Amino acid sequence: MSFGQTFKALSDPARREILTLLKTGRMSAGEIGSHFDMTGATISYHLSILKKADLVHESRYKNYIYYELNTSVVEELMTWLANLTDEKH
Amino acid sequence: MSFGQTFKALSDPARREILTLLKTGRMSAGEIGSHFDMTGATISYHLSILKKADLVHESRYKNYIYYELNTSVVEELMTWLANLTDEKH
DNA sequence: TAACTATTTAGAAAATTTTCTAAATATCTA
DNA sequence: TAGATATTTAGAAAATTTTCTAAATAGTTA
Repeated sequence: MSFGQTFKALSDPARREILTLLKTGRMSAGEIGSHFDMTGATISYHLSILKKADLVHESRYKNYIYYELNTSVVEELMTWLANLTDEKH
Repeated sequence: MSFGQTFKALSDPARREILTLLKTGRMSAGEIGSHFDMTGATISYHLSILKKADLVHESRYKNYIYYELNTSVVEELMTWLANLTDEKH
């Protein structure tokens, strides 16, 4: 995991919205896509960026792929940011 | 201030390093630049991105421009991230 | 005032990102 | 097995980002 990759993933509004959707639990790619005015291919692209950044995990059931928020990376990010504010002197 | 702009600012390694340098206090553009293998123009570009994201403030003294970390935006970011992890159910 | 130092701005090239359409893959169900 | 549904992959166009060189701006000092 790299901070650059993670921050870049978070820099896109659609991707932040996807993460917000996933706060309430896991959701299939299609369900996620239905919240946006974008093609499924584009949603798939955004999901791949979030996946590479390890911000989401996927699991398969029937012919659906479910995505779920991975909070541990979010916590690492918070730690990095906190370190920035804490050690000022 | 927009989260997109702020996360984008943080997605570049040079810009994250600049912020890390500024943890110890304010620093002139030239001093910042001396830590990198980039032209002054490029450093100036990165500083402008950080400034637009409100992650740094500038102040002038003689013919130097000093940059200083603005921690309040960092805290807003942490709040946004915390909200992502907290409300999962 | 003239030359000097610090920094930014302008313009352009190269690289990366975002989006689409069309095609491919994979799984399910009748 | 055949057709239907869900999702991804490939390839290409448009937009954005990063970097450089050269020129401009602004304040300093001799």
